[in-house]
Amino acid sequence: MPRSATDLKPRILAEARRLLVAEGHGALSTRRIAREVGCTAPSIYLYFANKDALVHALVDEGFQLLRADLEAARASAPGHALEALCKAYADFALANPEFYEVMFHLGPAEMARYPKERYREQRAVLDLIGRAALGAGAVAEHALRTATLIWSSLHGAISLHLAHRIDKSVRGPELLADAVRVAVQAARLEPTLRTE
Amino acid sequence: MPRSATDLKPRILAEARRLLVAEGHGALSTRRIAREVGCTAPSIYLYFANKDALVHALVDEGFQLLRADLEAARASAPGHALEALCKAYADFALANPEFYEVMFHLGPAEMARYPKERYREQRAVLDLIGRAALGAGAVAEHALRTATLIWSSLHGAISLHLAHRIDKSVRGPELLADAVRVAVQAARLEPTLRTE
Amino acid sequence: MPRSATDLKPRILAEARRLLVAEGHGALSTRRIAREVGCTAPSIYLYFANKDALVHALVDEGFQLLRADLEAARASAPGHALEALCKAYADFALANPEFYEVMFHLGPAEMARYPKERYREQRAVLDLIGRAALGAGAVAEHALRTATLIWSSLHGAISLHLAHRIDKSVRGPELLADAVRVAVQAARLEPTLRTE
Amino acid sequence: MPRSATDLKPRILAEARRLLVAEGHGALSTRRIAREVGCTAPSIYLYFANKDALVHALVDEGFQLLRADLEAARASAPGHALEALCKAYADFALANPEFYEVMFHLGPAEMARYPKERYREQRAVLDLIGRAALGAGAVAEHALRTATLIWSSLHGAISLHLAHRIDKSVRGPELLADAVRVAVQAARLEPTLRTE
DNA sequence: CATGAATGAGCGTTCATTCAT
DNA sequence: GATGAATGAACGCTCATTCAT
Repeated sequence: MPRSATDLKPRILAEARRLLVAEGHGALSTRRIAREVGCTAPSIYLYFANKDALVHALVDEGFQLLRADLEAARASAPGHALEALCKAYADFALANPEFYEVMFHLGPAEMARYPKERYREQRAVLDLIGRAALGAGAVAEHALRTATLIWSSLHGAISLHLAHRIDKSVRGPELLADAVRVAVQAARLEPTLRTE
Repeated sequence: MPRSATDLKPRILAEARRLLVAEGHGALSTRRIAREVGCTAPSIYLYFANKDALVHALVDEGFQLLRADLEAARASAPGHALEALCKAYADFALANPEFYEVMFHLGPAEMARYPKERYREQRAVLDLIGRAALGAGAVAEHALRTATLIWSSLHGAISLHLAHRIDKSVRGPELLADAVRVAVQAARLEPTLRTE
Repeated sequence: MPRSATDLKPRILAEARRLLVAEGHGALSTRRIAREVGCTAPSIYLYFANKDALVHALVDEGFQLLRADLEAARASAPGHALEALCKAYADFALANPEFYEVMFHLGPAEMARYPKERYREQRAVLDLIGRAALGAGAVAEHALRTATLIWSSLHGAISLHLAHRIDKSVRGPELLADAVRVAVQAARLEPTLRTE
Repeated sequence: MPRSATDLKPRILAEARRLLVAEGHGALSTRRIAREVGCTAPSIYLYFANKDALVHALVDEGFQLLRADLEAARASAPGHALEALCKAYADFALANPEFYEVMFHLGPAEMARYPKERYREQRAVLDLIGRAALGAGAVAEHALRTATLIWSSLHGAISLHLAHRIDKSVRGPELLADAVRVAVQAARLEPTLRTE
């Protein structure tokens, strides 16, 4: 664990995040990061086995932050766990677009094998939503499915927002709030929907 | 306006489309297109100012395809326009995942300046949804907002599906169907939601 | 087939040969060749698919030269075919150390897959020696084995000579002549040796 | 002079030797040695001026091993010293192919300045062969020359064998045995040959 | 005695692009 | 209208080596 005055590792990660959201996944190169951070490209390999490992570190970091936010939200709003969770999820995405991008937009091709950890973290987030959905009226047998639906509802609004695809006249935050509302309704309505 | 039988432009576009669909945005290179088309890389520059222009042409094509699908769907299901539209949208995304990716996932930096056309097409899609939502109970004043909400609901499920983020036990098509249902409900419930 | 005024291809090959013998296989790099030739590294890829292909081209060229020399030698000395062949082989090695090195010293690890052509050429050389050995008293059933023995005798002296391993007091050309003599004797003595 | 039980120098050499034998000269890197030994790369520089020095140490070791083998062989077969020597030489090469490679195939450029020691050892090997050749009928005045000829005969078969250049139908061990025989004959016949 | 941090040079290779012909 | 030749920039990565601590 290197601990020099300049402490490159976090700076590399930070720059990688910044590049990722500012210029897209295609602009994320070891040389670019190094140049921006002020070190040489090989120095990155002192802290990460390769570029994939760097990206994975970003993903892991993001999931830890997200889970912490979600758990804090659940704890702080015992009555409206689901709403609080959804709100926290959306807030996380807007506050950390870089993390969100790398966590949920990278396809499997860009994201070389390292799946176990990642899916476990992702699944933990989903389970959090699922448990909250039960408290909001969802049917236990469909908990995972309902949670996924809620998640995808939130993700849709966030994803379009982060890609700047939303019309100026529809304000982002409002859309997000709408999406949270739809997500929560989805949990409540889900039994009804199923019988249709 | 093609003149000779061997006019390269459409063949370049066709090959670019094929490569995009078959191997993704990352595999789109001028050299590969040229090789596959049977011309040389510089020839591409006779018809497209640069690679970005080629990609933009592809994106435009994608939007035209999507619009055509949506309009056909609307025409063929006069009673349930919104449902048909949502279904057609989801079908398009699943049938052309790489097209969808390049149309809706590329950030503004990746997608160099060329915004007018793209946003006009995107807006047309949105208006189609909006009009159908009116027929399904949405409030006229909020048509655009409601349409965006419906769109984002669809997009969320599609996006997660395309990024392989959905748990194996939740089957993709089912989630898509759920998302369509939620989207349609969103239009109907929107007045209610608003009053909450 | 590019045919510019500078005609890079042969110059690349020549420089590769030069580098190989002057500084060893480890110094043979595309960038080094390019620098020395006065072009850029990617230009090499206009003429060779990759570095391996370049090396293979060297090998092929070498075998063609060697075969031409051997066949000329055989034709010009009908009576003493074997001696003439051995002499020509040694002369080729001394005159083209770069070729000889890449043809017979590179191990299979350095020499990525492309074996068919190479082994066919090598075998042709061996067959030439074998046929000449028959004329010098070798037993037909052991032609290949005898040819290989003759070949290895020549190769040993050449290899040590090219690696500068021979004591100054033993003059290279003399050793080579001795080796040729031993090789020719090997053909004659081979039946005797076998009965031992 | 090793002092502590963990003295790195011999362990570095041992690992370097292991790597050389197991994966060849190209796989010898300071980092790999260090990783495998459990120290850091810079530690190697405490015991060796640079990588070349390490390789030279290895080469010296190889020559000592070879000499030990040859002397043991001579001692154990008083009657047929030359045959035993040749056999031992071939056995050493086949048992330590990568050692052999680095000892006898590296050109002078690859093998940076350090010639004195190396040539002395090499010469010692040659003298051993020379003395045995005398016992087998060689002429004293030509001892060195005859020894070199014997050596080159052995080396030729070994070199082709190590480079995988020998046809499958000619079995390696047989060729080696043939080469030994030719080498021994060379000593006996040498006076005759010379008069030709 | 040994390390952690960092470097400069280099590797093979691919890319979009230019330009004279 | 199209090409062959060539380029500059960049890519991920490995190397031997240095040096303050």
